[in-house]
Amino acid sequence: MSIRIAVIDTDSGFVTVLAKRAEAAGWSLSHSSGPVPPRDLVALKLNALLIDPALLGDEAWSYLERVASMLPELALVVVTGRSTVAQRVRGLRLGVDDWMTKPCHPEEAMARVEAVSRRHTHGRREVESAPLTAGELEIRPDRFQAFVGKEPLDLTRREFELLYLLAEERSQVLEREKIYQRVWGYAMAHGDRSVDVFVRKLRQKLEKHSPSWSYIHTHFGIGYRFEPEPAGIVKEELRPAAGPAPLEKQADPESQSSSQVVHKTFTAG
Amino acid sequence: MSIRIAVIDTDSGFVTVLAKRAEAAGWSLSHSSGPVPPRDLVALKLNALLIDPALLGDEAWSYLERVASMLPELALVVVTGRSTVAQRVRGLRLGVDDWMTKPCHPEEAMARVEAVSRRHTHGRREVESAPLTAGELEIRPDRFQAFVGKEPLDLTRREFELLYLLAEERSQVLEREKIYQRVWGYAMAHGDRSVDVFVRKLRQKLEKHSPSWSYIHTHFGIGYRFEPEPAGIVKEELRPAAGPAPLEKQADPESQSSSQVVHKTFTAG
DNA sequence: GCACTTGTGAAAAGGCTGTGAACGCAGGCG
DNA sequence: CGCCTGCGTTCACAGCCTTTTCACAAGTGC
Repeated sequence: MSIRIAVIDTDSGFVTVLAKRAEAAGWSLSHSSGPVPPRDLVALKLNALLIDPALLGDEAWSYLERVASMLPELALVVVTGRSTVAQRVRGLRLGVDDWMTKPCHPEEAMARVEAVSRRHTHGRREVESAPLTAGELEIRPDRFQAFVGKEPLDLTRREFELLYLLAEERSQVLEREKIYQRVWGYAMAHGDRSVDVFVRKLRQKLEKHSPSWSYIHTHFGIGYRFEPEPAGIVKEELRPAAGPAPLEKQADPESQSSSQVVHKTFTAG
Repeated sequence: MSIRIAVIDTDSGFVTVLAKRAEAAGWSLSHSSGPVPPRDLVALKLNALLIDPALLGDEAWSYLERVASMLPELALVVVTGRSTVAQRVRGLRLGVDDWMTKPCHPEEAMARVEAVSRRHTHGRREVESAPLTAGELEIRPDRFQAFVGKEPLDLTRREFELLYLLAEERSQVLEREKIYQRVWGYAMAHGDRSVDVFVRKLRQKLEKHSPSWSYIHTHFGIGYRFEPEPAGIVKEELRPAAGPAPLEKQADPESQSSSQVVHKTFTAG
């Protein structure tokens, strides 16, 4: 499995030598002599970013901070000339993952990038191809699709990834920010409603194919939780009058007619 | 959230200085002058392990490799004297996460340990997900909710956070200002009664689901204290007449009827 | 008894989510 | 080349839930 890195540096000697080794190792390397907007970095799907903050001038710290906060999953490595302990500490605390001093041996740079990106992918995608089952649902990563019986839900890529993430963390409450971070790959902007919109789309498709189950539960002020539950398990207290509801009727399709679906909201839970 | 580290090194000067800073930062640090079997490391539940391989002699590489492969979730940091590029590369490829050269500033060592362990916990489950138990109560941060048996208390986000804070500091008296500061995140305005109101809501929900226990105690003029206590341990002096209350009746739902709940108040000491 | 603190219920304010629809962008197709 | 279609994003708004605020009752300490 190869590593994708980008180098932001004006030191052509260093870059050239590194590029040579990177190619030999089968890595993909892109290079820039000036700052790259974090948004564009997303598209590159990098494992690591090497950067010499010297060329950023006054913007250096803020740029590093921006990159680190927007792309927490990206390994951020500084390679620069002389620096003080205070600078290194500041950088590392800010989100930089490793700080190397030039001149530095390209092989060591490679090894450090490996070490830093190893941590990443470690916990991540590995068991990914295992299908999940939840209620009537079967989620198959190999098809990027979910099924009820043999009927596909016709999920788009994002819809699938959201559903898969939620299902993977079954019965955990996931905060919107975390969800966004893990599905979209970068930090959620304040006021972004994308997660909500996709949850709605998912719920529509789930409801359509598996109307007697509810899967995604809202936790007000926090986020969402995935938990397949047969519909109709409404608490007795909330029922009009009747004594303890007879267990014989488990689901009550009538009460949840097609016209209006009500999603039970869990407070803070 | 504090970090747990262990240092394997014979350089007492370095260890001492580091231990001092670690303590100041609220980290927990254990120290050894010789190799520690990987098995024992597991029990320490470390975030990171600092090690000077010099003291391991010929065993150094194999030991590092063993630790790295047996505890892939542990951040492994080498801090040692002079080394060659080849050694550093070998170590990093072997599973070492960072390699520092002595003499090295303890602050930088701390920052590097932080950086390395940040990567870890990042993708992995947050440390804060450890559930708390108190009386009949189970507080589960992963669900932002508290349970009695399997019944959720239906706490809102703030209610949960307040309860969690109190429970975390069990049997400590917390001042209103401190509580507000930690739950709301900013300083409490003079005359703000929010904390009181939320305590009432919590007490209502606790009372409803776990009527035979009392959890939140008022300290007049100060604040609140969390301490699960079985109900019915009312001081004899306060009882009308009867001698020592027979233990047979632990709770007396009638005397604490729904209309009026009495909270015992502790006076400022 | 007086000054102050805390408990309580309810109203007001504020914020969050569900929802439908418009917008922009890209790829496919005529 | 332009149109169409599918997808992701953004917006506005309604409705509901939560939080804050307020006034008053009850309790505490001097």
